[in-house]
Order: sequence, then C-alpha cells, then structure tokens
Amino acid sequence: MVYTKKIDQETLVAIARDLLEREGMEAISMRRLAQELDVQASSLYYHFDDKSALMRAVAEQGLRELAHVLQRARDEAGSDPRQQILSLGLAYRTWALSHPRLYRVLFAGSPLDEHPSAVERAIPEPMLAAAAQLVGEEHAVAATQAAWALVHGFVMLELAGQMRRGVPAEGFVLGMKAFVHGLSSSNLTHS
Amino acid sequence: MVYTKKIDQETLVAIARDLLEREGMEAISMRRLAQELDVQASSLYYHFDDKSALMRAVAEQGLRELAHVLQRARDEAGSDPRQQILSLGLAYRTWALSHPRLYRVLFAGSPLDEHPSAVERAIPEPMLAAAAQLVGEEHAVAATQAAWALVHGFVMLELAGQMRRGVPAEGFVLGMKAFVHGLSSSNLTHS
DNA sequence: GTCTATACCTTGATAGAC
DNA sequence: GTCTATCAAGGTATAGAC
Repeated sequence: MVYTKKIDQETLVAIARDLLEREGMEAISMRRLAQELDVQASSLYYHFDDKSALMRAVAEQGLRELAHVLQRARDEAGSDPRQQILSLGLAYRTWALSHPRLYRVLFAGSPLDEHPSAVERAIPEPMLAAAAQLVGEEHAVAATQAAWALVHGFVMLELAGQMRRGVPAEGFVLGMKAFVHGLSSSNLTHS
Repeated sequence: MVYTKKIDQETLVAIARDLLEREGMEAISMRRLAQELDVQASSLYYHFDDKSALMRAVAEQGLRELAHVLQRARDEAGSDPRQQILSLGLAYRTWALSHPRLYRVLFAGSPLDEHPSAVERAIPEPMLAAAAQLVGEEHAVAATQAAWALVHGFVMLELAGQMRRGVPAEGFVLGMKAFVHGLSSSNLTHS
C-alpha cells in the first residue's frame, strides 16, 4: 500500500471522546479530530459515514460504561432495595460528574426514532429491579422514572452551575433519603 | 428619516422566541431572524450588540415568566407547605412542557460568571420558602435543591424522549408525593 | 434606523489521485 | 487507507451610503 494505516474506528472514538471531555462539544469538528490524529479530515470518512455516526459511537461507549457502573453498584449493595437505590444514585452521580460532557452527550441525541431509546433501555434497568422489590411491579416503572429524574436532574443542575447556593452533596443525599423513605412508607395508590 | 422604523428590541425578542419554539435553537441565526422580519441581517445589530445579547434577552423573558408562574402557584396553594410544594412542581412541569425549547435555553447559558446565576436566584425562591416551613431553615436549601432536581430532571428526561416506558404524569406525581412524604416524616439529620 | 456590500471564518462532505 | 483539492453552505460582524 502507498499510504499506511494510521487510524481505526477505535482510536477515532477514543480521540473524539477525549477531545469532547477536554474542550466540549463545540470543539469537535472533523478537521479538528483529524488534526489531533495527524491526518487529513477526509480520511475520517473512510472509517465513519459521517460525523453523527462517529459521535453516536462515542455516546454508545459512554452508555455502556455507565450501565456497567450501575449494574455493579446494585450488585454490591446487598439485598435491601432501599440500600440498592441509594447506592445506584451515588454511583450514577459520581460517574456523571466525572464525565460531564460525555454524560450530556448521552441525552443530546434525537431518540425520536427509537421507542424506547438505547439510553432508556439501559440506564433505568437496575433501578427498575430495585423498585419492583420495594413498591411492587405495578409501581416499579413510575418509581423508577421518579428516581431517575431526581438523580439526572441533580447532576444536570450541578453541571450547569445551578447548585452553588448550598453544598450539593448534602442536597443530593437528603433528596435520595427522603424519596426512598417516602417510597417505602407512603401509600402510593391514594392521596 | 430615509428608512422608516420596522423593528425594535421587543419585537425582535418576540420573533426570536417564536422561532426558537417553532424550529429550535439551531434554526436561529441573524440572517434567519432578519428574514423573518423582512429586514436585513445587519439591521439587527442596531438593536442588539450581538447574537448572544439577543438570546440572553429571550432567556430573561422566559425566566421572568416561569418565576411568575411559580410565585402564583405557591400563592394559590394555601398554607400547607406540602401542598405548596406539589403545586409548585405541577406548575413548573406544565410551564416547561409548554415551552420546551425556551426552557432548555434557560439552562444552556454559561453561569460561570454569576454566583449564583439569575436562574438560581429566581427559580428556587418559592420552593425555598415552602421548604423552610416544612423542614426548617437548616435543611431548606438542601430540600429545595432536591425538589428542583426532581422536577427539572423529570422535565428534561421527558423533553429528551426518555420517559416513554410508562405514563410520565404518573411517575411525576408518584415522585413528588413520595418526596414530600419522605421530607415531612423522616428524620433528616441521621440515618 | 435600515440599507447594500462585503470581509472573513468555519463547517461537513465528496471526487479522484496515489 | 490516506492524500490533495475543492465545493457548497452557513455563520457573525462591520463600513458606509441613504
């Protein structure tokens, strides 16, 4: 061959992810990625159809990681569903705060085609199991939606810099405890 | 004057907001806004220094509206802080779902300069008052952060199309009730 | 206050040589 | 598999006429 191989899908995803975390989504262009790899921009199109395909691969890698972290958090939390939910929340927040821009990318795509999306299929799964134990199958989905909302909302507000009035970790723990306590003691069917 | 007045700041903000809601943030460019107003793009710079100043004005208008809606929701909810919090949550969600793209813009800016941001100053205020009644001043900030997270997270997930596994309204109400119940009955200082 | 004209930049993507 | 060359769009912003 005349021109020797320099890149492949894997390294391309790795570089894109790295650049994403370092400089944010706006910094990611095909030219910039190519430059980062010491390659011409047009070469990238040999490995990915277009930019969105590349970023989809990045998002999928992040999704797999987060799903794995959550799975492990639940496994390590013992058999008490309350403890499992708390553990899931803490692990979720830790991962999201450690990968802020990647985390945002997970929710930036258009899931309008998939029902439900890959994210909706993977992320809430461990919570769904814990919720079923705590509030029964008939309320598991609703409880999972609420728990996910609480954690996701907290992280998003923190990442947006909207949690500087207090100590975020305190609000987070208080919220999780109040929610779990309320879930297990209140009568969910009425009032 | 040779060229007669066609636009002013107010109509410019109105058109920008309208276009934002109709077609999303990507659709907003100075050229497009000008076209929508039957004017040249360069004319817009007479009224706003640049695009970001214009969009800031749009966001501020949205923020004022939401803050007003929340204030009213609390006023109408009576004296029970639990009822106030539920009312705040419902009103918040309703407004956000009615102005999805504008709502997102409120959190898209960089609040890294203001401590806290305009959003953080205005939005949680009514909740802060209700929370103080329910859990005392020492936990009011933490409880407010959690409540805001729950509602914001729920709305954001809904807007991202990640709540299609169940009936969102049910998960939302269940979450709010469990949280409020947990807040008022659990011992927040220990456990 | 709006106009025309334009400078200047960045982007995603393709064709065809090697 | 990567290269060079290039297209077609789109963007923000300014100068100066009217």
